[in-house]
Amino acid sequence: MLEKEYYPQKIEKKWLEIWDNENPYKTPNESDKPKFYALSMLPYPSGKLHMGHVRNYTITDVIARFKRAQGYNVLHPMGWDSFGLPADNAATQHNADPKTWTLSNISYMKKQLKMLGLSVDWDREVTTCLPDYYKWTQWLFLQLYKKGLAYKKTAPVNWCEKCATVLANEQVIDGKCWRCDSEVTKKNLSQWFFKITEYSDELLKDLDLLKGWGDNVKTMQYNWIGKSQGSILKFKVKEIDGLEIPVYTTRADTAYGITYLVVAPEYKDIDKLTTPENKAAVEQYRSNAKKLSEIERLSTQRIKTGVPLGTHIINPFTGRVCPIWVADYALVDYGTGAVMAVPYHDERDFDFAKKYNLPMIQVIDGEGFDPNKVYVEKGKLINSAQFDGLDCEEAKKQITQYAHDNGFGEFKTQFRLRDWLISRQRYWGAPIPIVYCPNCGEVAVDEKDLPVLLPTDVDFSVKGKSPIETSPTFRYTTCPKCGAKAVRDMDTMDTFVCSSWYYMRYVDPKNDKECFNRDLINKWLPVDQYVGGIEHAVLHLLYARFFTKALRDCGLLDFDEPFKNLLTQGMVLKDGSKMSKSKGNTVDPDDIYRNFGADTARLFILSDSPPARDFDWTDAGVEGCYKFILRVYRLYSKYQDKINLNYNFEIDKLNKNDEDMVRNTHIAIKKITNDIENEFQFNTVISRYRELTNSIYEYTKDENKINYEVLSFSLLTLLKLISPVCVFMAQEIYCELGAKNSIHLESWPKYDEKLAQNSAVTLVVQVNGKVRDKIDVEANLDNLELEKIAKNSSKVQEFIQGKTIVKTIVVPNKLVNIVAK
RNA sequence: GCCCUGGUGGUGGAAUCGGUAGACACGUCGGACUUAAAAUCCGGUGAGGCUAAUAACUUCGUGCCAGUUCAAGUCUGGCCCAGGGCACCA
Repeated sequence: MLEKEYYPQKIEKKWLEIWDNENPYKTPNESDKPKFYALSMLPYPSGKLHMGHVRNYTITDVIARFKRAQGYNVLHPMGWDSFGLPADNAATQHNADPKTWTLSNISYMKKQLKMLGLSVDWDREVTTCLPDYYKWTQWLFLQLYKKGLAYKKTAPVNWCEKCATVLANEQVIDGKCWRCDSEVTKKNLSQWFFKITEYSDELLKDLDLLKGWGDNVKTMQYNWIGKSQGSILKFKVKEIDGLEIPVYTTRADTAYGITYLVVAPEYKDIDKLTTPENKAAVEQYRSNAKKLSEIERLSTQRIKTGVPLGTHIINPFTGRVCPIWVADYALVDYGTGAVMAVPYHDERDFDFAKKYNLPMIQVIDGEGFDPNKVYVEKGKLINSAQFDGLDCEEAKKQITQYAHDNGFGEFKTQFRLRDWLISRQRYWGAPIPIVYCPNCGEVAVDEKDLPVLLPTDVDFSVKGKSPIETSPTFRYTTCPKCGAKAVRDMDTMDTFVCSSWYYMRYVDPKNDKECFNRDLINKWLPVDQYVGGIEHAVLHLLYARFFTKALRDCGLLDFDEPFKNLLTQGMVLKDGSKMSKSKGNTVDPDDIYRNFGADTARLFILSDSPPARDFDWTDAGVEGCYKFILRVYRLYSKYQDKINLNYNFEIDKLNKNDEDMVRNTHIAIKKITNDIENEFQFNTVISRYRELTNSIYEYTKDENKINYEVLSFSLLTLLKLISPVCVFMAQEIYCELGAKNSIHLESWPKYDEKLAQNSAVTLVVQVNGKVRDKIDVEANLDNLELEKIAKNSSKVQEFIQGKTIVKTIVVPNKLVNIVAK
């Protein structure tokens, strides 16, 4: 029996216990059904769930339930991205053990996730910080290492003082650390990199294959990879025989306008290029440049500085002798680290030339050229010998070709993307499985010796170095090759390495022989629907794509892209601004569960905005959803004795009132199904729930007119339609109505196209495009009849009086427009 | 500067193909029920004009300006604003 009023807390508790024991969403790897892989970005176990999590996991869960009802074998797993800095910090601050801290957070958050009613197969749970997972992270590192995709080099790297570790380029946002927001400086260190640049072209090209990704994410990756087509031109140094300076340029067409050359302060040949007279000034300039942080370098954007080296290059096109300068507007790690300067046709060169009184030569002519201003537009070449008169684009080709033919140039494609720096000077991560042997040098740990376990005998209270270095046991080992005494690499891997392949482990999470079974991974992947935050557009989503391609080339899998469809959900705001602890406008999911139940939380978080847009959390909105749930429930508790699970009626024998109820139900099925299939518009789905509920209330207004077979059909259909969202209430009602199965295992309702429309429609009658009358007519009348009805309208008559009808447009079931002059 | 996304009532938002702009809610106003309140149920609610307040009628209205069309929130061109990304990238 259903109680008169609904008590979500009581009912949700009951079903949670049952589901906890049964794991009803256990997914078999073998099935006759087609597969569907629904994936949420796995959470970092920070301590408590926040509303962003609730939104993310609710969206994926509803998709998973919908697909399950449509007959798919749905994989909907969950795991923990559980290595990472906050655990290290917690350990340092409270002298706690990062593992204990992390695992206790996981256990609390797992409980919160379960309370949300997710249809997750918990038997496939993956925890990246446990040895049975990071063993395979290390193993995959070794595969990339063997393939030459992991390498160590000394380079100026991004350093965050507060986090006491290096950062990947993707983790530096506006010159600041992505995690703690403090300033990033450069440090020269020997570090491990993954050769993501090897895949620059493919990562860029395959964006086109990702039809199920939003343009925003694709453009961000496109910009980040930053492909540019240009030329390398080489310049002989006048003073030093045999020394050449290559430059990268996208404006080879302006080669005749070069008046000086600029090299970056870190340029490799800079010492050779500096004459004794200029040495002091150059040294001074370089050491100043070194001190600048990324932010300062950005802030000096408009005031360009530099000093001459005293040497010159000869422009091979013109024979002109041009001075070489050092200036920090040239970047050492882009192109060749040297830039040819054409002041009239490049803004930066123009500013610099003006400041230091360097000569300018105009080589492009076009409308609006002003000798006092920079001219970056395209035009026709002048002062360029045999290339005069050419268009810029054609000139680029011909000039580069000419340089090529004469041995001082070539075409060159350049990318902005840099290799992925993966070493971290932190404890709580997967140790890098490499040892250093005095005889053999850098040696990979033998695969059979994996995992390289994190040491536990460490001191977290030390400052200024990684706690891992305090372990008396970890450092020393023997060389896998020669058996000599060797030392381990003391760094751990960036957590983004762990999260680059977790979605692969879900297909085979308990496999202790291999990281995943090849047949299983080819069967389940790519992920059919991935859901997560936009903040990972160039971090996780780029790394995961790289990993997939790299593992494919290691022969571990046979697909090119990991995520077929991507839904990036918007942020959860509170009263118009981002939820944050400092603002004190956070909402605790526990409070919502306690006061309204998880169904209300799920319903509300889907209701007010489409998934991709930001969502504003309001207390009034939550209450509105709670009231709606109670309103729905009351219908079932009122009519529970009348509801027939095996309802039966013949549509032809129904009266109009009953037929309309049936039609409204079919319309709801159709619209809800379409709304979910079309971009997951859950906000309109929920509107349809309300519309159908309202129309059932309307139908039951007069008790004497109710056909209980029809009512049963409508109520049972509504229940199934609402079940992916209000999972507990739907289950409770269906069970109490006497159904044997769980409603979550029932199939999705089907609609009849003929019944999924109203029996009567409102015909809009326009005269000259303005609405003049609205007439209720039977559906599906033919055009001639509609035209006749329209012309008979007295209001229409008024407007066409004394005019001639030029044309009549009829849109079936909708509108007639009479054009009269 | 370049790129992406968006701009619709007091608010969140809706509107397959170009075809009733504002679905469904929130808020608000009113009514029923109640001794009263809460809850619930029912109804009004884009702006202006005309009316006596209503009904009826009518004009305007989807960031701005043009255009295409019988018909534009939707298509085309130009602009403005907001959010996000990239940026001394040669």
